[in-house]
Amino acid sequence: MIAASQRAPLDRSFFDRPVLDVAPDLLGRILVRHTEHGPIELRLTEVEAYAGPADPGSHAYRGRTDRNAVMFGPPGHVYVYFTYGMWHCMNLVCGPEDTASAVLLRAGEIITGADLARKRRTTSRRLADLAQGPARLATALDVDRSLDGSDLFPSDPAASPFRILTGAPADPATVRNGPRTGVGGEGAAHPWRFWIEHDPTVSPYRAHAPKKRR
DNA sequence: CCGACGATTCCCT
DNA sequence: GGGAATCGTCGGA
Repeated sequence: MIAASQRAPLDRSFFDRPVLDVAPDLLGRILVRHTEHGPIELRLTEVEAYAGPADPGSHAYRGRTDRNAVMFGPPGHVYVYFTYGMWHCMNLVCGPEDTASAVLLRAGEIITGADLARKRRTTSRRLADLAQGPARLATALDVDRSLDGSDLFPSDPAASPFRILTGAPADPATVRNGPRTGVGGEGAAHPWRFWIEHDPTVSPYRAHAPKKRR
């Protein structure tokens, strides 16, 4: 069970900070996804920071487009993108506004609604696999582009598909960081992937795979 | 308009 | 370890 104190909601000011402060602070927090069949709750265990137009690894690197517009908006909103022709990935936009920075949610532990998550994640058997990787996480939480731009802190919380709770923030001594998965080029130099050490839900690291020449 | 490829996952060897 | 799946997005022509 989750202690009552861990179920207090975060507020927008949490996200209105530099992305490198927010990213590690998200570890251990609880993201709630409200579906029509009930809630799915995820304890975040692995994230990556993307630091705006100056970050070569970021979707915001070449400026604002229709796809990444939400990143350029106010903090506390959800940025969802579609990739590889079949997957979605989910980010939380950080502040200050117009810095176009966001945190990619890479992995977590499903603590409520595992049955709902399993319905979405047909290939997964073990609990630790359900949200082990950013596309798996989005699939388990039934997140797609229709949720792009969702506000974590709307005036009517009942209408929101998401909520985020304080959870049990990870002890900084257990937080590790390293290069971002799948990010190549200049962006690979930044150790902006953060995870909770020894957590079984953290996804395996994969270096960026350069396309073969032909 | 067209070609290349991606903040990935899954299955096969 | 390697390759396929699969399509929206973006940059260049």
